[in-house]
Amino acid sequence: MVRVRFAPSPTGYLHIGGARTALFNWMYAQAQGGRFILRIEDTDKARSKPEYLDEILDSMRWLGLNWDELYKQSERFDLYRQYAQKLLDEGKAYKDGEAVLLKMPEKQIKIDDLIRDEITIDTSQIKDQVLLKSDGSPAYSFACVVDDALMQISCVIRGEDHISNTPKQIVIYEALGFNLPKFAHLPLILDDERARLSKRVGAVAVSDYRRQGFLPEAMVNYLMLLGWSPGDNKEKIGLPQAVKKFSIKRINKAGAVFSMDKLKWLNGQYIKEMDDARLALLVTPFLKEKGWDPKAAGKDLPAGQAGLASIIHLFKLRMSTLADFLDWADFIFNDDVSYDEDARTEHLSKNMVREFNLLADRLNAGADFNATTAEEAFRSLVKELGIEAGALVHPVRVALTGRAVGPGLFDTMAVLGKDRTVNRLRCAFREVL
RNA sequence: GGCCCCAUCGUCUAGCCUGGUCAGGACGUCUGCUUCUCAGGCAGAAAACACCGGUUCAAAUCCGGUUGGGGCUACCA
Repeated sequence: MVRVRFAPSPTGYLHIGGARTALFNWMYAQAQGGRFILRIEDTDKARSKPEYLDEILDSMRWLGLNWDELYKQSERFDLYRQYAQKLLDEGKAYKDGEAVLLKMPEKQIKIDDLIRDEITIDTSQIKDQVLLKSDGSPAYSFACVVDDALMQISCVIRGEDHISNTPKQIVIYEALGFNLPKFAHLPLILDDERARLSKRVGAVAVSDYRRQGFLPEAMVNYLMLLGWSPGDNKEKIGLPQAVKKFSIKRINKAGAVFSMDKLKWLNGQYIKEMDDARLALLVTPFLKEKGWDPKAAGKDLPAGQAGLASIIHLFKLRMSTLADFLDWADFIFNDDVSYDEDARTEHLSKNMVREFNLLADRLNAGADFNATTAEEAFRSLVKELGIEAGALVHPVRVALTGRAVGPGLFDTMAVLGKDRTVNRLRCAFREVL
């Protein structure tokens, strides 16, 4: 029975490196029909915080990495003390003050790593290891070995930064008479400088990405591609498919640089393919946080199309994160339109009061107001005035949205509704006059 | 410093195990087409086997070394 574990320490938020380690463990368990265990390594009472634990659990759930068993090391101190006493009794460990240290035997340790093959280390490089600290709490390696053995972990999959801990731990396994698990050391996720990803380069917590509007499926998809590939030139791959193709042997040895560009692209792919209604649901919390009323959105649209989903449909192809919607749709939720200076200079510096008023009159006069009727009114006016459509389209877009870029002009008008469209056209040059 | 790990386009990678295809795909970049703008879509371009030596008829692929990068070196996990 395959049993793997992810063992975060609640001394900080769930890091994307940690999330990827959890993901590979999870995928391996799924692929092998095994169990995925979550073990909270909260032996450092001073640094462990309940809010970090909540955040880690929350992020794990958000990513869809459900666990089969959950343990906390802080509830197992008796166990560690018991095994330390055993080593003391057998003369394999000794006391130094209140602390218990393991005697390091002189020997060659061979790690059989699933990803890197054999790694050999001479223990003469390693000091005697602290098993129990002076305050009675277990040291990391000791608690880790006792737990991995007792929890019958069959394969320890963790970051490459743990390679040098492995020989120390193997010595502990041997001293305790436990069977060794298999080991697999994952390459690290690197920053632009090829150093281990750290806070100074921006967001590292899974919750940060969630807040920025990344989708869990995109996050998981991107993370699994860092150091692993399904091997079929597919970039977009869901968890079930990935599990089918997953193999530890195919994990790379070299570190992988994190690319925000590719993550955004992938997230955009998921957004693009998601249906409007579901997207509307996901965007809603972002609107609320901004103080915008999701129900007010698109109320001016023709019956049947009214609602947030129709608006999202307009911006979907332009969004790479859920939060991008906020920038695009600002002009819909705010009547006090903020103008992009460059756009204004380029498209509204020429006085077009006459054209704008004529257009406003035509739009106002029509019985039905929707994208089609707005376009008909617009086209016929442009024809009568004998000007290029573009000469009026761009200024009008800036007047309505504050920006020179955006969805089709007539869809934009429909979303705003007749009254607001007409109003903004009439007010556009007010400051100038 | 010592020990350990690693090395294909700028980035993520396929290919390496079982030497022999113009070294394939994706992100990003650039160009063209579509178009009221942007985005999207479509078509295309530039872009890599770190270096040296060995084995071999033949090396990205096997071996050794060099260089470069990373990790660890806590009574933190």
